[in-house]
Amino acid sequence: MAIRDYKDDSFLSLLRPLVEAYLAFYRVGNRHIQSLGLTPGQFDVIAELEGTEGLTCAELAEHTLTTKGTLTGVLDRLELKGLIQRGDVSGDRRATKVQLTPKGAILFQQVFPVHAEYMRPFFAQALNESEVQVAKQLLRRIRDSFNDPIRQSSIGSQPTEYSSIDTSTT
Amino acid sequence: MAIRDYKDDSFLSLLRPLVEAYLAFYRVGNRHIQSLGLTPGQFDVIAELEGTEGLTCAELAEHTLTTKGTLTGVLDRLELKGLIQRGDVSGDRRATKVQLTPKGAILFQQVFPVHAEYMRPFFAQALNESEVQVAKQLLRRIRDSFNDPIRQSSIGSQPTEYSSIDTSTT
DNA sequence: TATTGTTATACTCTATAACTATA
DNA sequence: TATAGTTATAGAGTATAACAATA
Repeated sequence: MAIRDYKDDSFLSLLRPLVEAYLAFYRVGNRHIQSLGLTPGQFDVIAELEGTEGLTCAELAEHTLTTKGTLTGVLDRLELKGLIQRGDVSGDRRATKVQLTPKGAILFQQVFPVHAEYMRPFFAQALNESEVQVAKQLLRRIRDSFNDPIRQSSIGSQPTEYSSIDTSTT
Repeated sequence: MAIRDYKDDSFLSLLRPLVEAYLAFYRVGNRHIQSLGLTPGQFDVIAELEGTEGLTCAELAEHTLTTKGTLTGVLDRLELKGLIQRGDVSGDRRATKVQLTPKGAILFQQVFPVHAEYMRPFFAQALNESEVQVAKQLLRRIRDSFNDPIRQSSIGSQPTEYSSIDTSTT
């Protein structure tokens, strides 16, 4: 498998701008979320729950891209803060339904618009209306391409020519 | 400050596609980096050091968006793996110059093209050449807007109408 | 047997602040 | 006094695997 000169590869040259745009955005937004006493992971869970009747842990784990084990800890902390509650699922006694409490719902409804309003000028300064439409479309295609499970499995099955290099500690 | 209906705000509707595109990309790339025995933070440091004569800890911390304290731990682990080395800076005996070892340089030179080649089809599947050029330009403008320190300080100085909600544990 | 969620372990990152050795 | 890097601490996310209850 011949490896091209990646510096001249127009597709790969998109990698850095994508990372940089996201990280610049993330850094600003994260600072704001932290000032609310939440972590990004906790905010994610609340945002996913908002507008639903409740989700199971399995559904939440899938949406927030974490494992069940990690999620348990995040939910514990949110429950301690009184922002979510765990309940039964009728029909499956193994499952747990996670819902926002009234306090959690109010928090999101107050916080998200403020957060959105906080972020808006950054986007408005960067792009005009029609450019936003273009950007959205292109970003969605990038997302869909990386979320395509067929491509992932076929590409992912060619590992490690570099495995001659040992990065382990011992 | 009147808060618009954010669901109809075309600027804010860009927020979700940006996050989703990045996360989809990140998830795929991260899985690949992990298979090399590195964490994202460690890979970042190596990528920053590549092609330099060495950077100080302060420079590295700035580039990788972490604090000095966090960086020390990351560097310790990379040093254990023999991928970086710490040396003196002539002229300032407080400072430390961090460099890739030959092993680290070889790792990057082997790993990055493979990593890039691994990622390329995902982008190529999503966009054609001219769309890539457009996307790059728009993403750079988003990045620059969020990195603009003037805007950040003026915007950031309007905090917490939502601070009536207490998210603390005790 | 398979699935749901929790628990346990071990590691990494994070923010913050105190500390040292220089400057 | 200020800066460069380390150390210390406490919290939070991560991957993995074992586990109990249920399906």
